Amino acid sequence: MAATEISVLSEQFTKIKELELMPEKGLKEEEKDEVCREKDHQSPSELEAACTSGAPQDSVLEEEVEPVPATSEESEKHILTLQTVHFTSEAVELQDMSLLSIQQQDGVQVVVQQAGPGLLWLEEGPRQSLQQYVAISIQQELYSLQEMEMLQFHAVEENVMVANEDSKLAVSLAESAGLIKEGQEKNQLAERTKEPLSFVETMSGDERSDEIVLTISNLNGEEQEDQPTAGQADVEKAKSTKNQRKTKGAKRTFHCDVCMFTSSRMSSFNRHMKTHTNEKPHLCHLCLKTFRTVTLLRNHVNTHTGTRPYKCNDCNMAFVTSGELVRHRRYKHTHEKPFKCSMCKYASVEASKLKRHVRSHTGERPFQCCQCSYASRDTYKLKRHMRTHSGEKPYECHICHTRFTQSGTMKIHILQKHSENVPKYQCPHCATIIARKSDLRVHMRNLHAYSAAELKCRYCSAVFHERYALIQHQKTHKNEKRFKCEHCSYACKQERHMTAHIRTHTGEKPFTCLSCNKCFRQKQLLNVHFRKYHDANFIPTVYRCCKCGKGFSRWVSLLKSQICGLAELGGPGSVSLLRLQSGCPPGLHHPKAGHGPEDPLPGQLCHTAAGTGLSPLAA
DNA sequence: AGTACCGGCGCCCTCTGCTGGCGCTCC
DNA sequence: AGGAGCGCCAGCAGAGGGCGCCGGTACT
Repeated sequence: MAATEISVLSEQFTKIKELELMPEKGLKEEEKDEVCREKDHQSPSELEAACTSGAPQDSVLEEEVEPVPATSEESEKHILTLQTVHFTSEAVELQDMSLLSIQQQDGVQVVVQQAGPGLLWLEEGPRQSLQQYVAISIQQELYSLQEMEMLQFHAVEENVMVANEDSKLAVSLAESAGLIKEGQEKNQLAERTKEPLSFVETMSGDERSDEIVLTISNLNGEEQEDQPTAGQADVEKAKSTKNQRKTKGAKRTFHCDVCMFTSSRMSSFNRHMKTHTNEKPHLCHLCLKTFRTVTLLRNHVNTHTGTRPYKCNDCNMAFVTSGELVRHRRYKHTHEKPFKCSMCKYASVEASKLKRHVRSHTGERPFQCCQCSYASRDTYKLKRHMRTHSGEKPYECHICHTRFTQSGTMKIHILQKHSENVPKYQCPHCATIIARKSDLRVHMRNLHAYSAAELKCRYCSAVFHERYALIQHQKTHKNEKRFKCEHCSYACKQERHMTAHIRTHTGEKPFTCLSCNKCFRQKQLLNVHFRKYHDANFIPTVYRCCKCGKGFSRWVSLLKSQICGLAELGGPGSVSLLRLQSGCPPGLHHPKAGHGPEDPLPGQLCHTAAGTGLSPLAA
């Protein structure tokens, strides 16, 4: 009978369930240290070991065990319906497995029986609908069925030797479940397990009770969607048993060998491992792009269709998940900020933002640049900083094609260089207008900041504490004839002029001609003398009246002659373009204009000529 | 198994502010 | 002619906002 059943099992349940090594439901139960109850067991007499009727007491069971009626359909499918029970360590003496009696519940006696090497059954009497409580012991450890199946499966994957060991366990399990007979059936199952044919898996059953449906499946059956391929060797290695075996007394964790990911749940681990595979079985029918999971495919298809089911009522934004919508509403509409900084008034929508903010208080800089001493408080700043090493300038002005390292810099560039109505910043303390706010701040700092030290005027005794006030004051000294002669009424604006003037009183003539030993009060006079009398190449400038043609050696002489016009005949190049208001024709050049500290700049009113009615021409 | 919900992480963005080179003006 | 001063400008970093995506958990 059992031999027939196992055969049917292999055929049927291969199609029932795709490979999912450990369903979440099963692992949830596993975490509760549950013991599974077998349903529709034939009879204790058919089991390899003898049974003694009994039931656990309330003190043993955390959850009341409700007998699940066996249906004929389930019997035909050979579903082993397991029900979770919980027992304490006091209830089961695991160190002595030969035969243990467990406390009673509702008159049903449960026994713990060692069913072959390392295999332990918890079992109640046949009068209780043939239900059993099942646990498995390997090397004096207690395993739930879920753990057993996982251990077996991964042992099969890892190597033949372990597979053989675990196949025995699987055989024992099957035998103990009354599904196969000793002998030939055992060999059949062992062969399947070696190949790797058989494993035990769980399926969630009736949700009303805390059930697990045990099935037996065939790994070599149909092509299974999630079955590893040859190209996934690294991933399969990551699933190796050594990473996942339970350590005694500790909760098992699954470590990914490809990355740092760990998980205490196999379903999560399996889901994660899929992220390392190149397997993308889910095809988008619109663009033929493939995806790892159905969810990713669905999200992708939504980008084609624009499907974002969660729409914001206050704006036109929409999101894929409700959580994204809630977060969006907090940012944009409700401004609810649940995460508050204990050191300042900062509050944020997300915890990660608060975490980042706190680093500004602690000074923590976890992200170190590998090329310099810089370290940043978040990954983006480090990435942005790395552009200073690589020279990358990802932002390009679409008008002049200048490239920039940061988008903000480019934005300012476009605003200042290529935009009209550029905003300007008026200094609140003076009339200065500055293009950038930051530069206005520099201006304020340099010119309007209070100076504790006294700032003294260069020309008088005035004292200020602000540079701008000092500069404004010193400008009042401009054009002031501050230098007054002690010997006469002469006054001038520059000290060097006064020095030359004083020599007219003292008779001092410090500049001597090397050719004729004649002395001069000013160096400029000596130069004129030398050119005129000792330089053979010297050609004197002649100023000629454009109307009468009379020539003058000096510009002033021409003006003083009161003739009607100005003319330049030869001499060095001119700078300013001047015209007599009295009707001198255009084109007359003032040869010296623009030279000397008191001469006018090009296009400006010539001080000398202005007194005679000269006005500027268009520059 | 599928899905919703939630938290966390990462990425990209903007705004802001400081710095130093450059060119012009003034003296 | 040359130095000083100052606005202009690009480079760069600090701080924070906003959103996509992933993994864990609970529920159905």
